[in-house]
Amino acid sequence: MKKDYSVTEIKIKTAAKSLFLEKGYSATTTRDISKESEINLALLNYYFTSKKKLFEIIMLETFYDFISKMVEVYNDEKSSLEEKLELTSSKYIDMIIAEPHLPTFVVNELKNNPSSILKILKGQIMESKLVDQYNYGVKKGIYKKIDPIHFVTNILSLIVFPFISSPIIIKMKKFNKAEFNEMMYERKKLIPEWILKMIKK
Amino acid sequence: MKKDYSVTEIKIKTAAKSLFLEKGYSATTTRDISKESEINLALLNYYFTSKKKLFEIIMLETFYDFISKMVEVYNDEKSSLEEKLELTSSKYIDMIIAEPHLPTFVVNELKNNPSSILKILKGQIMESKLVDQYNYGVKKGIYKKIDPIHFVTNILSLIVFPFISSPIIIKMKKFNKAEFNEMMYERKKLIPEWILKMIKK
DNA sequence: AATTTTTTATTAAACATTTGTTTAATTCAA
DNA sequence: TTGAATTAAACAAATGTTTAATAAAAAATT
Repeated sequence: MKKDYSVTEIKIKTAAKSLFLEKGYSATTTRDISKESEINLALLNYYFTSKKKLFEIIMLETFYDFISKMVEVYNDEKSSLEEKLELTSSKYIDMIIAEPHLPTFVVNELKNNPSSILKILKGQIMESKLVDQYNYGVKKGIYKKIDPIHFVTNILSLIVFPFISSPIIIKMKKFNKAEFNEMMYERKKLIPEWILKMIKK
Repeated sequence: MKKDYSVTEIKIKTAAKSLFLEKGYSATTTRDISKESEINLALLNYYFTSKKKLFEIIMLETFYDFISKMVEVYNDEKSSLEEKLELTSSKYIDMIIAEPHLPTFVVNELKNNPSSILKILKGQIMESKLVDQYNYGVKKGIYKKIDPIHFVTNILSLIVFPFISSPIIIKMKKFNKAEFNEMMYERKKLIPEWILKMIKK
């Protein structure tokens, strides 16, 4: 189903993604994109019709990647709930360290774009193996009986929010970027422990 | 130290704040603001020199409010750590329900505006009574010895992030806005409990 | 108190850039 | 030789800001 992109199209998309992620949709101009990708301005419209269309394509792919990374782990058949927490925490933190603008971008442009993009979500998380395992723990009486939406939300909150608020954290602790990343590496271990404590009776 | 604003200035600021919060800096035009506030376009520059200056004023005030609400509770002399957690959770959730665009706005525009605005933070949180109480608990051996930055970060994460990711939550659970708010009301009680479990040995 | 002068506030119009997009010509590849 | 890819230039609309004229309010003068 995936379209075959030409070299030029890839150059445009790569540059556009980088700029959209950094500055958002409105603050990024088509001339910015043409300069960054070293292509002629007219080629943007030639290949992608409009800035808006180009943005939608990028938004969709980015959001899809963002969710897939999660869903993969959440639906793994072999691993325990504990292992899933560890894997999610670790993979997600690595992913965002590699692309720090990702969460703000997703979160930001999401609220302007509600319907089309969110189609991707369709039950993939709330009906995942991880949530099953959580519910099973509730049934067995080892986890407190609370709507699993809190469980899922808390995992993402503890992983993602620190990145979003990194300017505040960096300022409060007089961190540099490397020290901030170290803090996030620490959290790889801590978050699964915290989550388990939160759900246990 | 606070400037005395005229009726017109207040009208401009109110409209501008509402629009900046909703759409961000770049997507808000001076003509949007003049229309929303029902003032002549030229008055924006007459009173506030430029769109950028107006934005900075609003950003500063908004961020200050956002932090103050937290710091007030954090530095209360009489309350225990547990009570501070309950109060913060409750007050913050109410505040954001009343102004849902606030977190995304703060978080978003912060990364473009690092230095000037973040001056407000200066040690107010990391040297608060709450952090003292946390450190005291560590010393007494009832809390695990972990950098308090995690403690502070986790509180904010569990409170604020669900709002930021509300489109995702609403989609996953097929919530309407009221149901989402109910979920957040539930969290008022849950978050302090969770945080305590996380820090206890 | 009434009138004049000065200052401040408001307005419509204009200005210079910027921005997204299109056109028409040219180059390149099949 | 035909169709696709690329280019420079142009276009129209939008945008932040300024100007110059007018209205309203405040201060000074008679």
